[in-house]
Amino acid sequence: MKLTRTILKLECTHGSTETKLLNNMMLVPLRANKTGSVVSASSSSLSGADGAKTQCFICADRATGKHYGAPSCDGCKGFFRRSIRNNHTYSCRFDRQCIVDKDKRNQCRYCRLRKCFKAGMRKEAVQNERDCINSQRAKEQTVGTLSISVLLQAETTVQQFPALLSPRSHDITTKKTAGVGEVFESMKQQLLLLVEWAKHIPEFCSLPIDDRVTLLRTHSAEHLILGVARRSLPYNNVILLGNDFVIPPRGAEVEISRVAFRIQEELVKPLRELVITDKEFACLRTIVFFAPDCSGLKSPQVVRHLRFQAHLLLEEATCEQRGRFGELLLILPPLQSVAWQMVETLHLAQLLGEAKMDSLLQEMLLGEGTETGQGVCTGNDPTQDQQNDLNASPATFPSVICHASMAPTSGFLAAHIDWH
Amino acid sequence: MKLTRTILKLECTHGSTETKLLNNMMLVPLRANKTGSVVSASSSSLSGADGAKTQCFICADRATGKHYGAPSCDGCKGFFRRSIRNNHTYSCRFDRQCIVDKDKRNQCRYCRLRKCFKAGMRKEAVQNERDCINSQRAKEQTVGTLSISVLLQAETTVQQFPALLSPRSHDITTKKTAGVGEVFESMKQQLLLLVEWAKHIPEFCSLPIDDRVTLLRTHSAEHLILGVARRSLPYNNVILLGNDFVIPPRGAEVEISRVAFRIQEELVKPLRELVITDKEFACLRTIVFFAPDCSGLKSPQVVRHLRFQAHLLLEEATCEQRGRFGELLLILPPLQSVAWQMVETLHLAQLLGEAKMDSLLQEMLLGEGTETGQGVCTGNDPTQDQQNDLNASPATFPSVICHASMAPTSGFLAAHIDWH
DNA sequence: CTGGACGGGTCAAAGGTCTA
DNA sequence: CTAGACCTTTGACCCGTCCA
Repeated sequence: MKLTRTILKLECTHGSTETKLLNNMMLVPLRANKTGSVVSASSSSLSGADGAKTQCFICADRATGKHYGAPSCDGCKGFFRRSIRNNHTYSCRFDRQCIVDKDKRNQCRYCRLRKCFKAGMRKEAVQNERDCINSQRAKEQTVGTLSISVLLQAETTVQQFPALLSPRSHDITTKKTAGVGEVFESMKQQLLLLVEWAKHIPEFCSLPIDDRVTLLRTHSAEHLILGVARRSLPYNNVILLGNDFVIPPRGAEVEISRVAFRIQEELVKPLRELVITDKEFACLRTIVFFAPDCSGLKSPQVVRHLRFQAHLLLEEATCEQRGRFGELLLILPPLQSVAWQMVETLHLAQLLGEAKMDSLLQEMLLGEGTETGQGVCTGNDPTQDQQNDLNASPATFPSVICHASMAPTSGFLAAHIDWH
Repeated sequence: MKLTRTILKLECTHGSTETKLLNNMMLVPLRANKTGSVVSASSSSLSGADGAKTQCFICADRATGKHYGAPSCDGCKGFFRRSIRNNHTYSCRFDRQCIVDKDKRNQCRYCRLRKCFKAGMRKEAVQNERDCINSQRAKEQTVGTLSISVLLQAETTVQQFPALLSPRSHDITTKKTAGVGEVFESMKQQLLLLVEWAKHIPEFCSLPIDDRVTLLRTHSAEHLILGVARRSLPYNNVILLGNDFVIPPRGAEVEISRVAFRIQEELVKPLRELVITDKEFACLRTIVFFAPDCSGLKSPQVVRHLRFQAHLLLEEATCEQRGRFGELLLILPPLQSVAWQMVETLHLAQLLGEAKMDSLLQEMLLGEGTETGQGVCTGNDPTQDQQNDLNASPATFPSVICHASMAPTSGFLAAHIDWH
């Protein structure tokens, strides 16, 4: 940006003489910037008629306009500002009658400053220090250790993967309706991408393996829903899967349609209304991911802190636009709700033998393929021993709860994470 | 350093009258408010009527009207437009907590822009360059009618009721452990109080009756949990019910203990750590209450707006403490989760004939005693007809979902609300 | 039809940057 | 560190359109 401007400016400077002429002829006051093509040292040659106004009242150098109340050159302008800002006190080594002109103006600061005042400069016109213009300090927006750029990069990875697999047409009407098989296929794809996503977060990688598995599993359903909701933002009433199949408002299987409808109503619509940005979405995913509750985590405090950082980043990303941050966070309860309904549906389908699920899906979404259930939520549950008898009967006890009750150690998932 | 400079400068501001003279004599144009020592010439227009309303919401300078959604001065107006137009990204050199007032507004552009958003400016109101002649008058989002004082008053009612019934001793150890009967008794008490609470909110009372019933029922479980968590804040590992019974960490029935444990871990502990205030709690309850999702509401937009107002109030109540607002909102997902687990537990107990529940409890918590289930979430569900076949079999389909699927019209609850 | 509100634009004069 | 040439940002002021 800045570079571009500079280049433009350099390219345009040939026109400055012409402009200068125009300025002089039409008495256009100093212009300068906007396009950068006009050089500010314009009204110089107009010494004859209006010479007084274009001369520096302090040193008789060419003035660049009025500054702090007196027509003055850039040198005296800067000198006055620095003197006032830094509250300098000078003293004259001679007689306080030094000549201040273009050549000798730097020989006595005391007399120069005095002449500034005499010429009409007012210290009140000097303002407080401002913000740095050069914002490209590359002041990496980092909260604690999580940085927005890492999250954005992770996000791109997740987003671009499927695009590489299948070049999409943007016409939603030509896409095929997903059956159960395609839904499962897409889910599996997305879950693998979730693992890839997580690997992009260094803070995740330095967690103990059990916690990594736990995090990946605990909210995998929410990630699927969140991802599909986002992918479907541009489309009306149609859910677009990662493998380019769609779920239309009607015509899909009942259970699928029900979940799809809720995704539309409770997630896509609000998100669309908010016009969620990439940054915001990246933060939201991270907040969902680092949920410290209910997962039997070994280091819940670390996870809690990561979520805290992520939510500060989200806050930042929303620029505190009135109410926006809250609206985004309030997406999470319905997200959780829809995700659970999806898991319930899957579980039921599984129980009724209606669908054959991949082992990855079973492990991540249903929490199966693990050792026997081991208590809820946190590792140090004092009532844990009492609970096993209930958890041991998943057929009668709702799977929502069983799902959150599994011990983390497992094969497939752990193997997928481990080689990182 | 910076502070020193400012202080030093303030010390130097004598001689303003002299300056004014100078201004007049030298025909320096009145530039007004920078230093405040020069009176603006144009103060004629709107100054008389409302001194308070003509203040810039961002920097407290004199406002020139509403710009981009917020009463603001010309400076903040221009700043916002430039920032949006040029897609500027600022960063704060400090802690993102810079003071933005008339004097210091130029010292941190990040914090100034942030405050613009916070004051209600919307980037959509900035038009694209100079082409869109369309007069999409940005409709005013009036920051609504909900007031914190009303919420606080409603809260006191709910809190004080049980205190009147039983003068408490503060010694937690002398209280009796609750059995299933006492838990149910307390629940019923609290649910009736919830109705009372809601009646204190005028905006609730002017909703259609069906929506009132729906709101009361949909999140009744969350209200119970939220209330009990708050009541238990002072105690360690003990849950205090509204009827003065307790649920100790051990020794209660298994199902009760499990929920109690999660309440402790996921709600009481975080809330205690935050030291939640009365205002914040009142707002949180209201946010939970006015959940626009998943309830078959007739006027979801009104409810959504009420929740929006409540969350703005919460934001205000947190006094901008870094991250506090987010932490409070992130209480909601675990609250929902625990509430559902409780409902599941109740449902199971009901199915197994282990507990005889009051009809109010059944209606509000389990969603029973109503007409047949009528589809999920929203009234205009296109797949609604397809869904009934699944919802009609609550015995096999998890009750979590059934619970959220009930139609609002019912007897007991409606009767309780109606005479208001 | 008129005046206030609120979009847009302008540009003098603030500010900051950066090399010598 | 200061000087000063050079570039950006600020905000007071003005214009045009819409609508009550």
